[in-house]
Amino acid sequence: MLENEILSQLNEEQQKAVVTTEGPLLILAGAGSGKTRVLVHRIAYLIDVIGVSPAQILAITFTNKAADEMRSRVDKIIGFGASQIRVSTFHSFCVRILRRYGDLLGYTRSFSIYDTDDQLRLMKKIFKEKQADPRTMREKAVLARISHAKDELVPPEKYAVLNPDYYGQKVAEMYKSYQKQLKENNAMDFDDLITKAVELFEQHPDVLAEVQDRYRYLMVDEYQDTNSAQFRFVSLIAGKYRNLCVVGDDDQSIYKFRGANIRNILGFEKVFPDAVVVKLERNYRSTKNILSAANEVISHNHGRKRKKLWTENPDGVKVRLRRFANGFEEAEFVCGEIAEEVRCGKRSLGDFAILYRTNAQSRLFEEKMLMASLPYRIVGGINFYARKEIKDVLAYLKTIDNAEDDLSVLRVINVPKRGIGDSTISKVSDYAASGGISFFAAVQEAQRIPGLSKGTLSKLSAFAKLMSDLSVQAEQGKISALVKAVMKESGYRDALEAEETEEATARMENLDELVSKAVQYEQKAAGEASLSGFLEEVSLIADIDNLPENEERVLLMTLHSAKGLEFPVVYMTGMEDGLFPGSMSINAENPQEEIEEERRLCYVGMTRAKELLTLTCAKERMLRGEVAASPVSRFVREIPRECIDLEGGTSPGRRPLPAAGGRDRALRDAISGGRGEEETLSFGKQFDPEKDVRYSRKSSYVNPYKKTVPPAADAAAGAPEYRVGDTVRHVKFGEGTVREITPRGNDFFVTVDFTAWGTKKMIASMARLQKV
DNA sequence: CGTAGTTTTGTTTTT
DNA sequence: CAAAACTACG
Repeated sequence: MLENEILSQLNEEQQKAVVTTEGPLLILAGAGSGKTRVLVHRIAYLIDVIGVSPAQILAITFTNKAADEMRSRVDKIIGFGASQIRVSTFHSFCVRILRRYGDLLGYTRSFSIYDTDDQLRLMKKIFKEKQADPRTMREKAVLARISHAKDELVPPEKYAVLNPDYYGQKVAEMYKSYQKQLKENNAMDFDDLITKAVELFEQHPDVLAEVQDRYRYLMVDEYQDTNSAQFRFVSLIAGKYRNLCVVGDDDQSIYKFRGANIRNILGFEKVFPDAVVVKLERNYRSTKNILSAANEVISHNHGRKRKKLWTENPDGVKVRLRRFANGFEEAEFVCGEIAEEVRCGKRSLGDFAILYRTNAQSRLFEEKMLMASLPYRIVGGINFYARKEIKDVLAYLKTIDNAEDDLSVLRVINVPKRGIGDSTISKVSDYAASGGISFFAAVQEAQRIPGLSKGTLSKLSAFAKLMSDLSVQAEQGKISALVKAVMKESGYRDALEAEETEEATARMENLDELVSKAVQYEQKAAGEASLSGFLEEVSLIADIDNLPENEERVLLMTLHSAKGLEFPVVYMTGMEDGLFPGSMSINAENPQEEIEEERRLCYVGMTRAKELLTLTCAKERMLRGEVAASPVSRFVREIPRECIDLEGGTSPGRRPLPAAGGRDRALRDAISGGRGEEETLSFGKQFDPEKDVRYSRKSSYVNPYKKTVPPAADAAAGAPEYRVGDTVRHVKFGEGTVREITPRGNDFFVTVDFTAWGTKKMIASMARLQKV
């Protein structure tokens, strides 16, 4: 590509960012300002104009999705050698280095990667050993402290010095033991991946020099999310050639809880005084109305880089605010509106995103989507790889790959049940500890362990044989074959089959999916495929990474997951003080700081919307089992009145309530911090037997266990095969009698009387009713 | 040793 | 309201 070809598609600031190839560069890229475009074009410019070899370019992102997207966009504009460019996440890039040089730090090539679950199990073990009372000190809290220490590159000894108080000393002790055991298990946790890579560079200058010479041009995306360790890591690599380009937006820093250090971006120019700073403030994504509302909200934060986004886009529709009696009605409104817009052909399902603060909120929406037969996809929640059955099988694989990983061995030794119980395990454990060998090694020489009965002994040796047989398979066959063998030989699959429950069936389907993931991995990695590689991929995958592009489904996800994405229509739900901003941040010791982080999250959410942004909230909400009254979020109140549309009566929503004036007045009061007057103003119905029943009844939504999504409705909607008076069956509601069929566009409305659920009006093509 | 039933406990957000 | 931890029993 020629120089002017590359530059002609960019605005002035973007061009400056692209042509500044040497030395430190800070790109402050506002939401929707075309930052990925700049990075991609900058790579093209480096290669085609400056003549840099693709192999010398390293681009680091936080998610695999972002890495994949960058890679494919680079592929499109660079003819040749694009595959040589290293585009990777922090974590996988570090793993790559550690697999290669980890022996210098005392790890083998096949070290295990521990996720939060594994960490917790290890910490529980340590609590037992130290005889710490989990009531006075919580495992999770200790782990959080350790994680933060690692984010700041503070090792156990230094932690002890820095925290002389009693609690700090205790944590330091645990931290030390935790690191020791990780090492003994030949394992690293997520944070270690970064800190150990830094350690490697610092202790082995020759390795660092090699990496420095290999990657002469560095780019870091989402720079505002880096923690101190990651900053150190990047600075070390860029230390020699100093070609470090970082892209970020301090207003979108939302990962403080995971160690993100906002000083990295605010102080970049202090660390690199010769840094060139480019600001991208032109937004190409949202309408003026959406942008000015978002700008207004974020302007309530202090200590940010001065920046104001602008756009040439049309004014668009005002940001809408809707308040409901409770979460059910909120979900009903959102889903109803989406169904209506899709039905009349104005929008397609893929245009919509429903965002919320906490994963728990997804359930209400999920239920309503299911009822409306709207195809949807949920991002996040329980990660596929975090499911019990998957983790069990993975623990087998980890044991095969890394027999020193006691934690994994302990996880599987009695799963499925083999009659190896606690007392046996602790005897073997003691023996291993006294001999300084791994748990699995102790199992292998169980005959030397005193106090084990003959029966127990044979159970242990059967397990040892199983694992060694599987190890042989691992040497020879393909990964997918090994995964299958593990499920079969271990008896895991048979045990599930024997259960004959619906849940067990769902689990088996998940196991099948794991096998196909293994096949996918084999295809992707081709000759490079290895068991360690597969396990690594599995550990470092985020739910968002698997999101199919352009899928015709409504997307449901947390505000955090939505970062980096955009949608024509966005619903930000649960806009209530106590939920968003969360009570945790309101009641924190430094509420100011925490609420500013929540506000940034709000800003991130708002700037996801291209055309229409709707904020919704409920007056009361079920939270941790209790109903709580919820005032409208302070963030909503920060939006100037003229940017907001409060009335709802004329909207396509099918809600006839409330009486004129009621809602508007109530809403206005609520926004301006009304003194509860709105509680007496009737908002909607006071009592609805059907709703009340639903409120208390245990959710009849079956099987959220498996990631089930209703299949997309057939596009062509012919006349239904049923008539008024027929009995039909619905996936959720069961059987009912058809009362009415009315044509709408090239589709139909069907009203059905369900015995168990009452009368429902739905869209024929989506309800997929079966004539009985 | 294993299981079923009961009590306790905990609450963002995620690589 | 959930999941996890604990307890008592077969």
